Amino acid sequence: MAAGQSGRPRASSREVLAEAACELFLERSFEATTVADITTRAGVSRSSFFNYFASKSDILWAALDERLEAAARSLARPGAPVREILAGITAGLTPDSLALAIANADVMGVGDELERERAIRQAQLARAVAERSREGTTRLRAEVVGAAAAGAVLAAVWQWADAGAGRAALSALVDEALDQALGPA
Amino acid sequence: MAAGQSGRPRASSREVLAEAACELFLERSFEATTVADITTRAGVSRSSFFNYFASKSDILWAALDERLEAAARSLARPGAPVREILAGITAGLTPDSLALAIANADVMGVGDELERERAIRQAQLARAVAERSREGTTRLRAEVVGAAAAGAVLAAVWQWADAGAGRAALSALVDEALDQALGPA
DNA sequence: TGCGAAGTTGGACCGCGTCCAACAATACGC
DNA sequence: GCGTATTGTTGGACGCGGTCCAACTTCGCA
Repeated sequence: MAAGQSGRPRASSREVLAEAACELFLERSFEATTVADITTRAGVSRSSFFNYFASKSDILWAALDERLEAAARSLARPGAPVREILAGITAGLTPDSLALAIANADVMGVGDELERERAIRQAQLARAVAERSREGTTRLRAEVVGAAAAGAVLAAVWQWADAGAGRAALSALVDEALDQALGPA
Repeated sequence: MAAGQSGRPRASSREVLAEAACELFLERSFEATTVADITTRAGVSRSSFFNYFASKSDILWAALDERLEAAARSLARPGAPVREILAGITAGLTPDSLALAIANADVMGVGDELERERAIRQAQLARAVAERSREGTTRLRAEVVGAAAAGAVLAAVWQWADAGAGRAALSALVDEALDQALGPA
């Protein structure tokens, strides 16, 4: 066993699939592109797709999801520094398929899709923050704080991506948004 | 034409379908219940279902959705009193299939489903609030306020429903939540 | 050479949601 | 009473996302 990998090597990768997918999303649109279309272009079978992504929309979200899950795990630790962790989510975030989709939402016809999926992520993050913030206050107030904080992070990402995903601005945006959500600290 | 209704009378109603659906959700679970199951019990064909609800999960949300849409329309009017409208969403809200589902989320196996659908509604409301709040501040700050306010409303509804949907408590919960979100006013 | 582990593939399957043409039941004018 | 427009129902076909699985392939290692 050891640490190395045994068995048949992968025939593709998330990157290859995501690239093929984004091309198609731009040519046609998100919903006019089927999973089969994507795998055909990437040279893999449809069945294999789900070895790489859990769903079609995960193509766009995979990268950010990893960070969000890591943040949720961090937030679960007692005494976790909420604001630091939230700011850390986007630290060093690089333009990826999500940023591309946000910036080209109209062409990709992916506006509603993004809104829905964003809402889900935002809610998960809000939950994690609320769970941690529930110490000095009501559950209700904690949930409001969570919603505000999660909304801040996602709104900052959106604005950053919408403006072309320039490297510098993001952390400043996040800071401004978190100031509004949690109060300057 | 006139005002009266012509044509074939409806063979069912949202209420009948929702009742049949909720029974099944409690017996089996949400996802183990197919649309066909519901319509069979209600004595209608599967095709007809979508004349009453846009989707399976809309069974739970139809009532609140009407209020949320009304609120969104009100918020779109210039100079709309944000806090009043938000408080109005839940004014006189009566226990319905949604409240039932929230209270029996475990039995119905509907936890994830509710979380997702709630997130979507919350985001829509947040957007509407943000649009209105975008007058004295940044777009970013407005979005954070929107997220907080929408989170407040939904959190209050959740807590109310989770506690059994007693009539009295809801407006107090909404007030407390909105105080936290918008500051006492 | 043989074995186990990891990956791929095609195909079957299910459920949601859409669409449509045929049919059924009502109101209304005549 | 009889057409007719209107509204609704029904069955069936369809497409797509997602799940599942058994057969097969490619690797590392002994």
